[in-house]
Amino acid sequence: MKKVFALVDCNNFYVSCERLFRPALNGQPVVVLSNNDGCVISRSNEAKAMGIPMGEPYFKLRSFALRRNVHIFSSNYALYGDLSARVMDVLHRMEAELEVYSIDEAFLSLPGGDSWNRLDYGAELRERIRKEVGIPVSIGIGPTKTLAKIAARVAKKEVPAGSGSQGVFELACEGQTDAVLEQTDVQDIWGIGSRFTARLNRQGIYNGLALKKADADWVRKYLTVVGARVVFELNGISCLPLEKAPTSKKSIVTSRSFGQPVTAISDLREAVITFASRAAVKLREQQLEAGALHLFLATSRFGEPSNVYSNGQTMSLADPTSSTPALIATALHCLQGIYKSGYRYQKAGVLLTGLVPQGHRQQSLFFLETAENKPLMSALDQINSRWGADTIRYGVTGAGKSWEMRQSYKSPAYTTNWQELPVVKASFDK
DNA sequence: TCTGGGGTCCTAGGACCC
DNA sequence: TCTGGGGTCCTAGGACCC
Repeated sequence: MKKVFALVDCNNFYVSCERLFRPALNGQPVVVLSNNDGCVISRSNEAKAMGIPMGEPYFKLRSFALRRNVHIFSSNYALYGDLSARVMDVLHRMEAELEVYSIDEAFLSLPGGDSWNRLDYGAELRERIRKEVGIPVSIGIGPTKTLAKIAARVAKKEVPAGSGSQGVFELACEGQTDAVLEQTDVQDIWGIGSRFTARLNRQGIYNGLALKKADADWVRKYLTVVGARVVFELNGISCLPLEKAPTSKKSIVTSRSFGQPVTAISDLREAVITFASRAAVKLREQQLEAGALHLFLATSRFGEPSNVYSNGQTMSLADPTSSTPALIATALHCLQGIYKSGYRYQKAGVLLTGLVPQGHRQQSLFFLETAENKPLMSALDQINSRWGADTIRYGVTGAGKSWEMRQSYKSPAYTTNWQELPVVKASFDK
């Protein structure tokens, strides 16, 4: 039996997470900001209706938001990650063929054919997630992942009468698919970003139906195999399989914009040490070791021309490692190499590459096990996991934190931190 | 004053080898 | 003065995603 794809997509996910603990915000305009309270990354329908664009910098929005009573949140990834896991858990229990695609999306593989009603099944999934977790989702169904994505967009907006229940939509036949594709701008299709959109528009291709019928050789040449796959998928030929097993990471990044510009190398050192420590923890969580470390720093992209500098340096590690002190030392060495005084730095980060599974490495001739601090790292991780992140950390990460990011509107970690559990009276707040 | 962070894949071009 | 061709591997940069 031929399979079809379903995409389960959480509606306005971060906003929905915040509303779960502040039900009075239902029906109100709400937005969630990126790290550093930089720009808008999630909007309630009411905020969308007000014309607040995705990605809008918060400083441009502030006075409008105040005037129009838009509720603002800093992002709270502990909360979103936990609720995401609960949604995925419901899906896991309902459906074996599952790919967790992102924090708020999952693909399912469902039996095709006319013998059963996928719309009813989708409605049941939706209801289960609403009841057990409280997050609203939309579900799109189609013969390929790309078409399932497009179906989910339709489900999220408005389902044409008679072709799906609330929040669930299926692209079942060619005529219906073409009608929807004609109404879909190319930039709204999965895999078509701003550059590809510009190239397509120059060719007179503006909607999904035109892209579906585009000349294959032209697409292959100017949009690479990536674009060619999109065209196949629009034609109902599946090129993107369901990836059930999560693949092992190929790189790990820890980077931040600073809450305020940083000039002193001493402050940069603190930041870099913090990033390297955090990256080391992520590495050990994944049971990986890094073969190389890349440090980068940059001034603001929007600042005055006299303050433009960005640079990075990569160093390979003699032996792959996940040891915090080894990674800190390497990062600091890179910093020494690229730091230039006189600039106001806005961002820095540590990128780990050449990742290999723990213990599967090739050891160099001069490898010293004692340099690894294995038992120490494992003790540190256990204590921090039991008592909270940063219970124990390297003293050199500093206490001043002049560079720390802004988070002026952060909600409590309701579900992952006992200290931030709402007290009983708060749960009766209106 | 204030514009995110963390990923993947693809391609072109250089280094290097025989 | 003339100065191959084909293959692989690596990396930087571009493009995309959420």
